[in-house]
Amino acid sequence: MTVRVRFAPSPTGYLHLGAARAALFNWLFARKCGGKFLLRIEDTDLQRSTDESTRSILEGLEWLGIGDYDEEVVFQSRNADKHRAAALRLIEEGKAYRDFTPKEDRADANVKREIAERARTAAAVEGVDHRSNPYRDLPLEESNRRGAAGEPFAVRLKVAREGRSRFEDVVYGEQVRDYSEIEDLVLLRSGDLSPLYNLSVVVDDIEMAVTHVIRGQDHLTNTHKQVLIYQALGTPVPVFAHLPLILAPNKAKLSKRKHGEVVSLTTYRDRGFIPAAFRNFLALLGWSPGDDREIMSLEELISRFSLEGIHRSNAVFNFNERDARQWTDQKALWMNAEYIRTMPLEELVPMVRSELESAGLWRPEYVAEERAWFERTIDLIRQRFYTLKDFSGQGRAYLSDDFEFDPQAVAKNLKKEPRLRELLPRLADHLERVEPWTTETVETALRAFADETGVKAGLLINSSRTALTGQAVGPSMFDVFDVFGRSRSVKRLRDAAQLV
RNA sequence: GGCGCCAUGGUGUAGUUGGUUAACACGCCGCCCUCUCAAGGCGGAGAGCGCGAGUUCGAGCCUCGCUGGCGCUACCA
Repeated sequence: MTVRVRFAPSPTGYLHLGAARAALFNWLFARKCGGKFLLRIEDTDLQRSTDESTRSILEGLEWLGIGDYDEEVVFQSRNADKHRAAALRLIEEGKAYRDFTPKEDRADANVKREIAERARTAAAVEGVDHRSNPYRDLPLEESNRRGAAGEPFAVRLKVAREGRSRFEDVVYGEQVRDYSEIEDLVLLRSGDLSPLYNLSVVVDDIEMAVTHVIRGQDHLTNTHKQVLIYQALGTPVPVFAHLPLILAPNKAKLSKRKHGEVVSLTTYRDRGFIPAAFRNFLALLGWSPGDDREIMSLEELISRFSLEGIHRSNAVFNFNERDARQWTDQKALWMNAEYIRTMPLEELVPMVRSELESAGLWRPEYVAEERAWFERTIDLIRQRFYTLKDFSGQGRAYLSDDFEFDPQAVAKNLKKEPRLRELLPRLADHLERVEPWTTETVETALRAFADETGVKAGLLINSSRTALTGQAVGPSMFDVFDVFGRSRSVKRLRDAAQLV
């Protein structure tokens, strides 16, 4: 039996981190087993579903490098007829029943509280079985007649009164739940008979021949309801593997409302993350290969992935909303920097290119006559960058004459020593005569000039750094000179004298 | 309220069938390197494994209780 897994997001917003991770795990498992990775858009909630969201989910998967799903995307809303037919069949078989109780509208926002209150009062009123329903045992003929007569009804699954539901979860082990804990869940809404989530999921998973359901732990207890539907439908249940949740630093579930853009996958794309780095980071949230390896290529991730390596406790996504430097998990940032500095340059360059293009810093020469220079420069500056944004930010002075001077750097490296006003132009004169222009020759020349004028080489070096790059930090200065070339170096040294 | 799940340094994790001073990574601190900042190298602080019992010669690993967190509980998905 070939493995078939699916990622089934509901298109009600951007792609959430947790969902992205679930997608990744499904994908890894499919690739690992030589199985199929399917995609199903659970758009049954027409009110909240949007095409834009669907697009952004697709984009997100594409960006993560796992957008190569193996079959046509399934849109759940288009299968509503099948879902409905399944439920109606269950009525005929006596496994579900029409509930003619008038529909009660509940305020969506306060359900949680309502549930608790309902449970409390039910417990107070002795002997109330919240599953008792006068229509549960209505004779089929009467049910059919009333239904045919146009009386509105919902369809509920008939859950056995006694016994317990059980299934084996690959991650969480055996799950047992008493039937008395499970209500006769609604399969079809009264009125339009539109299918509800649990029914749709099961019917679609059967239709798509899904063999392994890998999804968030928030579905764990509801899985019992789905198992019941599988059984009613007479279909074997798939293997379930639930994933631990990803929590915010305050241990609450990560949510858009409370935590904002950190939870959106597109944020990471927009803020200059390398897909491979973020994917790598995500893979390590709730899963471990069992040893100390952390940096893993896609191939390694695939070969080392296993459902057994998923663990049970929730993971905290660690970030600090009040500190811009910690806008997201530090380890994710570290990993991104690690990728930027160590990945093959030819893989990095295209990403840098699109960043520069959107910042208006790209020049076609960079892939033509200036290609060697461009790559050397990128290779030099990437060593201390964290995101792709740095190439257009901190890296700007390397690529454009239109850049800003960091006031603190100017204060520290230029203004602090008045003699620089005169030394910088003289250094420029000196360097102008260096031939050939290399890291070594410039260094020799600069140090000789320092000796001549009786100042420390460091003074000249640091002021040069600010003069050429506008910054106080950066690569080894002689590499910077080298990359800037003679005329640009000399010009910036002279220009900077005015800032002293 | 009920039911379920979880619990190793600040965070992510490792911890084989219970057996030496609980390991790795991020972060933090210090030193080295050095023209700055990183990177890199070296070292350090930080958990005695949520708490309490029990089993055992011996428990982070087993048992029970408690506490805490989270999830589910809807004619939402």
